[in-house]
Amino acid sequence: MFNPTNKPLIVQSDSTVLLDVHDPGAEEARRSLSQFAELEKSPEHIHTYRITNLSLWNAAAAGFSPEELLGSLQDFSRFPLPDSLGISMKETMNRFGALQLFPTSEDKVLYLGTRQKAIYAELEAHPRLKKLLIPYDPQSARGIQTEPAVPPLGFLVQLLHRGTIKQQLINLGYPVEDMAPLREGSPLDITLQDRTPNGQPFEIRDYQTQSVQAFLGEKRPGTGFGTIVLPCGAGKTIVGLAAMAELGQETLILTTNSSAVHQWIRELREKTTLEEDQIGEYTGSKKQIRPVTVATYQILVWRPDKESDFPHFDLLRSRNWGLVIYDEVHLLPAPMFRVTAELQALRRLGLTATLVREDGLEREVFSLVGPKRFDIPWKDLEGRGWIAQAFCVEYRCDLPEARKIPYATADRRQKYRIASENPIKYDIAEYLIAKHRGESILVIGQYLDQLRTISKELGAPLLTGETPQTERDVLYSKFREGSIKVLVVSKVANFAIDLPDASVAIQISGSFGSRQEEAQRLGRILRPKKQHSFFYTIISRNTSEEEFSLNRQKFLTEQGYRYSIEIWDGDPRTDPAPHTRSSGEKTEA
DNA sequence: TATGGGGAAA
DNA sequence: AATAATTCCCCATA
Repeated sequence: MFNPTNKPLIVQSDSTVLLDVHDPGAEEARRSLSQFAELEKSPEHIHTYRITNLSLWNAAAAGFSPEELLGSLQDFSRFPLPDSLGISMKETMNRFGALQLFPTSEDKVLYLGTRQKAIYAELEAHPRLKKLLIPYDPQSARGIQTEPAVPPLGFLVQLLHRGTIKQQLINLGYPVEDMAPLREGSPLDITLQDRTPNGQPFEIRDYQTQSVQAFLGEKRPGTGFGTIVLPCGAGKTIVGLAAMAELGQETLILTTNSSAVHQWIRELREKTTLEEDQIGEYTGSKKQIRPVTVATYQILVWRPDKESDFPHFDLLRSRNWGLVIYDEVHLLPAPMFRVTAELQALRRLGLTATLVREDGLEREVFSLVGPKRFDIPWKDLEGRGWIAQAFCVEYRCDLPEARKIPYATADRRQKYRIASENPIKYDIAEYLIAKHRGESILVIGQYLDQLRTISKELGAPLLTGETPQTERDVLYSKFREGSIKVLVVSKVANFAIDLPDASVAIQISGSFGSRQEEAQRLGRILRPKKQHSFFYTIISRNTSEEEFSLNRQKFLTEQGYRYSIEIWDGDPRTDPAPHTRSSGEKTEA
């Protein structure tokens, strides 16, 4: 390492922070930075983070003070911090909680209070908001709480508008601190088992307990709703189960697809004292509504046509739920926001590996589900052996001469396809498979044609969306027991949580740079069985694939995965003088 | 009860 | 900004 300064950060006045990944203090700085900044770019040497309003509000909701954050920036910063940054960070963070919601003596009315005249005036003048806000007259009979005293300036708000108002205010730049009480649901007797059915002792991990405590907050005002952020494989389901057990109320669990529904039901049966008839499945094929019900988002947002209502929204009101769990809350479909806005009196627990949404609706999640209550650095979990240490390597290879002309003359979308289907990728895949002989390997791709070809070349079975469930089960079990070592899979790998463990994944093509997809694939595939896992991405050099690969990697680096870039100059096993250039950290074990 | 097709979504 | 593939829902058939 050159220039060891232990000052890995360069903090700039435009709210970006550059991280020198080669600095010995880089890991520690990253850990601190990720609590209040978002990763934007992550090429080999310098990573760019951005301090956003939302990242600061999450930090504020978690109890960080601006002074603390500035202090840690200062500690790692190579140059003095820009004054303007400190001022704007303080200003932004102080806006969280500048407006607070409280109960009143009336059942259906809340009090939105502030200590700041300017904010009061701004809301009073706001064309859309003022319709929802009733100026509070201290002479009126309507009682606001005096113990502890609420801020003197404020409005009355219909309970009905609780969500809408929070949504609109966050867009104005005022994330509301919601101190109004939540509704208690019907009681439910549920305890975690201390052994799994096959006699294994089952213990909840400390960070899972901490997550639950941070979420429930001993039922203090302003707690009982929010999001827990844990890496894939860290046991988010257990957090959900533990929250249910701690709370002891009827619960509705919402997930992304039907295999996730089945997974939750399996876990509920295995790890809690609930009886089978207390657990319901509400999906396309079954419509059970029971004290604990697991449903897909899709069934809730389904409607016969664009004009109709959502016929399954009734599920949300059909029982007196004490808790709604939003699994993979970063994938919450947009129409669910509307209904979530109406459910502000329910306890809401979001579970996710990332707060980033591809559609940029992070603020909706913040205002309607709730702020981040807990996360744990990926590094900590890795260090304690809860999740595998994963290495990401990107291989870059040239297009074959014969395809360079077709590439140059193709239109934009064909370019990407030609780059993706570069046949040299097959050589690299073969090389990597040989290198990891004996391990369970997944080859993942985007195009069925390409996958069929490589499946034939490698003599490895192919699994796609068309593969019927019975055939999948056969492939899964063979892969699990090891009689199949290499499995070629399409996008099914993104969703199939029943896919068995693998320790090596080779991605030969991917979709348009979705960060989530990348993380999902990696997280789902690389379970903590082994100490080390490898995730290879193969892309064509000097093609449009390079742009997308950058975006994809953002997320991985943010999560703390390290990756390196290898240039492919032919198979190093047969090439007498391989000059493979490598950058980033070495990954060879 | 299973299977296949159409439409929508992210 | 965009592709292709997948999955989910419901409904119609047998």
